[in-house]
Amino acid sequence: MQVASVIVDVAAMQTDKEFDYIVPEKWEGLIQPGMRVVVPFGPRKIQGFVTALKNKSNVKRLKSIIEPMDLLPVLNQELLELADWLTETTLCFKISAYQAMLPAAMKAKYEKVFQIRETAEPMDDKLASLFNRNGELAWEAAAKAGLLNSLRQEVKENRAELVYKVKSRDRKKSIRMIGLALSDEDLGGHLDALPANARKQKDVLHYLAASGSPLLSAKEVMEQTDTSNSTLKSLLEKGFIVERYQEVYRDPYENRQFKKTEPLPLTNQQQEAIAPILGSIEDVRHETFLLYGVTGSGKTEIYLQSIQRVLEKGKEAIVLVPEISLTPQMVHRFKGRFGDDVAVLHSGLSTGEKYDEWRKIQRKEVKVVVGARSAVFAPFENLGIVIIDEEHETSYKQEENPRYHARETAIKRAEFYQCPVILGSATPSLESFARAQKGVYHLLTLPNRMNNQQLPEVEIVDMREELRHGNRSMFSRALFEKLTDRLEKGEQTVLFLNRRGHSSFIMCRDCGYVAGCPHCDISLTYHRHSHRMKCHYCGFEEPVPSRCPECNSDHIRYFGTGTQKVEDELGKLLPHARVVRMDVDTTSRKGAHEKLLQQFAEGKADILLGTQMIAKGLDFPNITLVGVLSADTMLHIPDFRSAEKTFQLLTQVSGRAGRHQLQGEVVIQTYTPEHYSIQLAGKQDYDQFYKEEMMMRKLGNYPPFYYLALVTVSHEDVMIASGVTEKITQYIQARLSDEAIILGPVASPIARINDRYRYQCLIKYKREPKLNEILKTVMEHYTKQQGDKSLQVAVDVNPFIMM
DNA sequence: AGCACGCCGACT
DNA sequence: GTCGGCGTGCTC
Repeated sequence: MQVASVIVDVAAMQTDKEFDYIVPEKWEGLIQPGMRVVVPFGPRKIQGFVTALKNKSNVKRLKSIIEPMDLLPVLNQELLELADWLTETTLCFKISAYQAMLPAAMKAKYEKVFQIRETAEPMDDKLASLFNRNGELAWEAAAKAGLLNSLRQEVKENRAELVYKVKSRDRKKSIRMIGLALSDEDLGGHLDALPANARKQKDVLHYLAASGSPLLSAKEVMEQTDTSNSTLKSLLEKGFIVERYQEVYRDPYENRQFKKTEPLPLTNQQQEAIAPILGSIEDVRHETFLLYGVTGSGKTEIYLQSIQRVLEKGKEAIVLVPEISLTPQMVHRFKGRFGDDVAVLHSGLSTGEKYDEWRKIQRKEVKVVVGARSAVFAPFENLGIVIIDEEHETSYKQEENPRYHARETAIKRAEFYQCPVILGSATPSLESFARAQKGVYHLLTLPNRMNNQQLPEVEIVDMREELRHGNRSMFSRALFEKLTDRLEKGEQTVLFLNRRGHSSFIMCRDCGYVAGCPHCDISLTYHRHSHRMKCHYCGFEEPVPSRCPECNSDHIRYFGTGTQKVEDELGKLLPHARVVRMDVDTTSRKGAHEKLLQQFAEGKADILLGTQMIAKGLDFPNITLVGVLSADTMLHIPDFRSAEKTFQLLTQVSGRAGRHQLQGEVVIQTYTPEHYSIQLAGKQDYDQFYKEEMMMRKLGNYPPFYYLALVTVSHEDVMIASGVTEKITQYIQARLSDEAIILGPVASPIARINDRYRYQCLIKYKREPKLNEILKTVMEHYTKQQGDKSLQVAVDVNPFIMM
């Protein structure tokens, strides 16, 4: 007897373990570890993942697997083991780890349906009429109609049954193909056999015969011969033609042409940088490289040529980019060099498109994957390199379970395959640069821009000074002057603003009342489209009050500056300027992002105005001015990384200017010009920033000097939330070494979300081998024993967001 | 997470 | 008497 260990699709602490099932004899040899199966679980039917096969079990009453959902494993042995590692390091459920590795289309959908029993005596007509043609009635529909009781009775009396269905959404797309069922010699005779008025049918047969190919798309044949499906149907019935369904991939880049590119000659500094990488590929040796190169120093060419070498070895490559729809130029470069060998995985694709790209990888039809964070799980089996571009980006950390970091995951996989990892950045994260300094990573440096272009000249403008001179506009005099100058010269400008919407919040000028969310401790954000205020955390929204709810004054004012407001302002000040605005609101539609960029690239706009998303990857020759409207918005958020993020962002945005022949200029507007992150971003001095920031981190006992773990407790009742956090803090404190620093319990920076109070405890530590075990115990204790449904305890190991 | 089972309050 | 509330415990 063969027994399969199965992880079931129930994300809960109590079910986060292997359940044993008998493998039915007919499927012995077929069912393998890494396959999805349908299993009975209590009264239901659910999806599960086979993790192992064995020949006996300690469980007395075993049930059998109902059916396999795959013909081949969807997770190979390496990925199964990687999931174990993910589970242990991020403290997530195993099922969550598996699901993170697979495209969303493979997540099971469940349906509960009442079915009429054919064999039994007919049920009441009125009730029976509610069932559909197939004799089915959805459980949910029945519940809505208040029929559950009568249906329960029907089930009891065997006139109906309740059926649990497991559906996979991994639909393949196929197209209908038709072809001649006859040989050429036979054709003549058969044509004669057709009645004289069957003109259309003859046309089709002639067309098929003339084409010479065994199968043609039915759609195409109908179009070309001007016939309809009924013609094909009669031919099929007569057996003159055959039809086949052929799987096709949904190709999001189908109609795009990619110009083939050849490897470019490398500069001396590029050659020096690439040599150790090629060495590591050659020796089949794992090593992590930190490729530190200023913007425009030619990192991408190094990626491309490293991949080239990997492909020559018959191996595969993964390239991670922050959020790929944001950098269509990047996709173009990879598709241009490696053509059809490239699959692309990013959030802009539909579920079906992602699934198809994933299958291309699984079926080994591609060798290179370019994608966002989750592409790190691409099911390659002969991985030769992993490249993480813009290594410092925080989007590489997933903020929901499993809370993994793509960088650590990539390194883990690369260790398994003994292949290199390249982390590329112009502004490496402090963690990575510190590791490079310690020799954990191999540091490679590209200090100069290609062709030795100058870095842009940066001017830092003190906005307080502007105010003192009576300038209350959002543009400093310097920026405005340069902006008009560019308009005259016909050169392009990028304006960067780190905030979306119109104004960030609404305040009464008389009493200082700020509109806040009634369910969360955060102010509401004003959206001009709808003229409403929205909460970005729980989705609450309400119209803008015309009078202050506190003091009844009508001096309601919008504070903060959003992209919409800047656009309006530009329209007033420079009515002739053509502005393209890019933010979440204008790019949410599919393909909108590329369209807007295209518009700008073709010179149909003078000014590109946008948020974060324009900071990366833009490379247009005509941009000679970059304006940062308010550099400090990020600086004041309560996060130990805020200075680092500010520096990185400013450096990145500045890098957009003057990448080609024309010299670039940057204007940074700020209310805190003396801050080191702004000063050093202005000088583009990463090395100095690294030194200063490392000092701050050392003083604050923050990474990279300490590791962090964050426990967040939430409950409807403040007292319970704080009380439980207090207990947890004590429990942890008692079990860690003296070296560990424990902060808490304190209220979270956002003390309430969705009417739940939030408390947290932050653990700073250097080496605590027992920590994960302790945290696991805490989670187990508070999910099981308390039984308080409202209590939530979440653990984030190496958190990036402290909220 | 679901779902059944089971044990108490208010009703046709 | 029964319907239905949700506390408790299990799912191979």
